[in-house]
Amino acid sequence: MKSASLFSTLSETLADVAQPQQRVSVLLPMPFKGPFDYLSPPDITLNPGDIVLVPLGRRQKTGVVWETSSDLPPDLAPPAEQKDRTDTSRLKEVAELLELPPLSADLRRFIDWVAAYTLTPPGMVMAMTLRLHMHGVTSAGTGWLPADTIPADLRMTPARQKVLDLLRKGLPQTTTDISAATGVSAGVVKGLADARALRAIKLEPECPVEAPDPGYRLPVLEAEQARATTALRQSVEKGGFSVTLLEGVTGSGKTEIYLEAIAACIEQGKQALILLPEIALSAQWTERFIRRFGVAPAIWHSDTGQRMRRLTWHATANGNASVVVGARSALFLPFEKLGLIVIDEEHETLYKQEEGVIYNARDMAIVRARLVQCPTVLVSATPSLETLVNVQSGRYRHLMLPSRHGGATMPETRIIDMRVHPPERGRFISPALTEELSATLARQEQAMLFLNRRGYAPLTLCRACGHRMECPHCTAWLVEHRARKRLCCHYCEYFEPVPVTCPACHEENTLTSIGPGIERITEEAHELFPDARILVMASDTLTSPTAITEAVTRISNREIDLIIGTQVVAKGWHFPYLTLVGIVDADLGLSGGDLRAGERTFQLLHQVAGRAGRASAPGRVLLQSYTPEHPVMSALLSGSQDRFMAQEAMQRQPGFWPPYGRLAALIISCEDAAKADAVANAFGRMAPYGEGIQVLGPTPAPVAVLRNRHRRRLLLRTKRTIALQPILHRWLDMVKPDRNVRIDIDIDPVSFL
DNA sequence: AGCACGCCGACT
DNA sequence: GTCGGCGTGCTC
Repeated sequence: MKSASLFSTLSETLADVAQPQQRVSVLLPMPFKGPFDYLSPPDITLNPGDIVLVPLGRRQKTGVVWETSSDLPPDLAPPAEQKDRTDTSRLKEVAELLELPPLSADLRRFIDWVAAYTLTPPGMVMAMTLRLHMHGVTSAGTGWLPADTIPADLRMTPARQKVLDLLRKGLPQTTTDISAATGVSAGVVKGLADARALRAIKLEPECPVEAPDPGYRLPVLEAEQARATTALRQSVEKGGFSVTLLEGVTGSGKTEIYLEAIAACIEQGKQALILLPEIALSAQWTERFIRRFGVAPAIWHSDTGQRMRRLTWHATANGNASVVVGARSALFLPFEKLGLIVIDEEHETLYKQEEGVIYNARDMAIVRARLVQCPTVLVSATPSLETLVNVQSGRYRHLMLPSRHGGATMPETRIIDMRVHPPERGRFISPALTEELSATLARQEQAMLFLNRRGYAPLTLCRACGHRMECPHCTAWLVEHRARKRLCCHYCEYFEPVPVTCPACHEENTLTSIGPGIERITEEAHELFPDARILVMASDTLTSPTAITEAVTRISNREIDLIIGTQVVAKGWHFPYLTLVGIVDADLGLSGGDLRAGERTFQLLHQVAGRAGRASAPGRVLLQSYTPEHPVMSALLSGSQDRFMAQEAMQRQPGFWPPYGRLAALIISCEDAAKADAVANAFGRMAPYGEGIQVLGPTPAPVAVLRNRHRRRLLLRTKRTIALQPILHRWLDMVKPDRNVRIDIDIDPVSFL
């Protein structure tokens, strides 16, 4: 038949011609605009997601085979660069296909999405997934067994004999195991393998965690809790993308409820990811998890050991780890079958990564959930305005837990007007607060003083000439840490001994400490209550998870009468005997012109207040304030969170501030102030304009010099309907600064420093 | 990001 | 004469 013969001729012709090598794009963990092109080795077919070793210059790098066309929304797509796709002559060949689980399509899309959204090179985002010692890693490691037929000409030595005897027991062992068990060196094993006396076995990577048992210990739920639980379980069982806000005051049992969503996820045979703002403080969380599921979850954070990190990575990739808890970077783990994401304390600003790839883990978690089509739960007692607006518009579902369970009541709140009832000169605890503290201690109950400032005093001043002690590298006062006899910069690592003479006027003993830090409050408390057993909780006194656990245990065992703390005390601790919380400076954090200053102060103080009266004894909260009429104070006083947030919303709406508009910060920094100014002004002149687009600045950053770099800021604000990224791409193309000027782009900034 | 190349200053 | 500073350019 004519067609058949034509076909056969054609196929023969094709076979005769040398097969052209497949061209593949490989994304490298480097700040390039996009993937580099390589040729695949003739004998290997490469697929998107495969992890490969490629030559780069004279080095080798691990990279991931990437598709050429990603399907990003047009708003986010970076301007396409022209590549000559026909000329393959200058391409190098992929060196090796690593035996690692490939990155899934949804993870690749997620990486592209985050890169495009944050205007970060995609390789740098991908690096967050691949940031492990991947060189020469065989996923599994190789185990050895004796070969079926030992070569007859094998030279037997005592060392070789020992190895073979060990392996004849039938258990495959890695080279490391063998040398540990027999004392022979790795060379002996290699020699045996080269002589074909050993057979290689691929070992599954060891699983670092046991399987949680969803039926291990079922919770006892009250009616409202049971309703919320059922709703969440249904979302998980149904699958598909959804976002639910689980809102409830501290002590209302939010954790118990989302643990049930996790149980449902495990029952579905899927994986759950739980994001916590700070994993170092998660010991109590882990305990609760163990009580519910019988075993510990897989934990992911930056300073877990290299080996554990790798095991957890693999367990995530092959689906063996069904629950992973982590800080924000856990979001980039290669989950095999993600079925649920929980974001605890969703309002926390710690979810914002401020260095390297600048992203908000809470927002990106929702993007990832949408791409894998799984439900997400946002959890908070004080949800962010962003989230509340999404609830109002119906994009997020809302589950509300109104009361404290177990009969505990909400604390009673009072404001001490410091203008009317000032403390004594040089003191910071007012008589009214002192009185409450002594009454509480007299009742053998626990009290807490909260001040969000480490050290002894935030400012050291010369009484003779007015000189202020400042950091030589930053625009910041040096904070006195009296215990360590140092003046420290809280923005960089700089410190110096507390000087005796003023460095400006050389007068002796004229330097005075101005304002309180937590150390100074502790000193004052010791004088006021000499018999009280005082414990200080601050990030610089509680440096290890063990120290934290110990502190919490001592408090629970009533070995402590008065807790004095910074931020860390605001975390979800359960202190059953704590009945009084005194907030030393409720106004701290309200100054500074930060968009979210009010919201954040409310969230923080509400959280601290929530530590009081968690068991049966009622709690009281006293706020020391010089601005008692401030909306934040009245909201804390009346507990009318909804009204306060509505007020916040009304303030932001007209100027289309977030969440009613979009915001991006451009931060220009350079060691040379003049250069920084020149570049900032150039951006100012080239500023985009148009309906619903506005640029503010350039202005010096509030911390104008940071680690010797002079910083200038511009703020781009658009209406919600206008995407920032295309505007930023065009804008950035208009100015070409030299290499020592750094430009950082912060999409959706939360910090304005 | 790394890493080489290259062009100028203070040492053997 | 060289060792070594870090400015510039390149990596498919």
